[in-house]
Amino acid sequence: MKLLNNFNNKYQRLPRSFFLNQNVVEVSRQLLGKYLVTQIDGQYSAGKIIETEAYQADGDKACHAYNNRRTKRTEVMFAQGGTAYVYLCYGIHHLFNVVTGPKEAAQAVLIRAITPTDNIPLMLERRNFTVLKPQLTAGPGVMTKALGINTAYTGMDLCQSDSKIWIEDRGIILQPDEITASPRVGIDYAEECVSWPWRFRLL
DNA sequence: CACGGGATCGTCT
DNA sequence: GACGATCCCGTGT
Repeated sequence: MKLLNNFNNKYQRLPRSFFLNQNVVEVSRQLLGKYLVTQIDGQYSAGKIIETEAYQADGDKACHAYNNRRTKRTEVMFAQGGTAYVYLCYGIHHLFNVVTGPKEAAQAVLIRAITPTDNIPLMLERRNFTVLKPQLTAGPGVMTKALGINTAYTGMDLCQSDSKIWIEDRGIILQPDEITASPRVGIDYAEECVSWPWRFRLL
């Protein structure tokens, strides 16, 4: 337990101010190279964020909370930045987002992929993999499975010092040419928003 | 390797 | 009652 606590303090958890930024596209880009960490059932696992997508209620038809649509599911998107928004997709996959911006500004970043770094054996077990392959954590649904995240964690505050999920800065500085922007995936229905380059990847 | 379809269920119409 | 901010496996080249 002492070791776990030391690990916990080794790096700086992203503070509330990071997530309160009004510009969700900017936060989406800034989250590349940060580390998504879970401590679920007392076991750590983590990876470096390499793919994100931005969504916002204001003018973005691909966003669940488009036009400030409030439902039981989307309500959490109106919480203050730093809150987890996890929902079920296609009846099978649990997708993890971080809410951004101030309270009542519904915006979120979908974390789509990580490079696994900490406790890879546990992640392999959760995915029923025997050997490490890139597909272990490449994709929003499989990434959450590897990290042990599910919809039960929606609404969790990632900035609280004892939360089971958080994002931390391990001091990586990225050059602009290490990041690519492209259209978001799987939102063909979103008309004029389809081609917006709100998907970011770390090369 | 590209493509096609089935899985599976909460959410909103 | 239809449809996803997806994944995986099967088929065919």
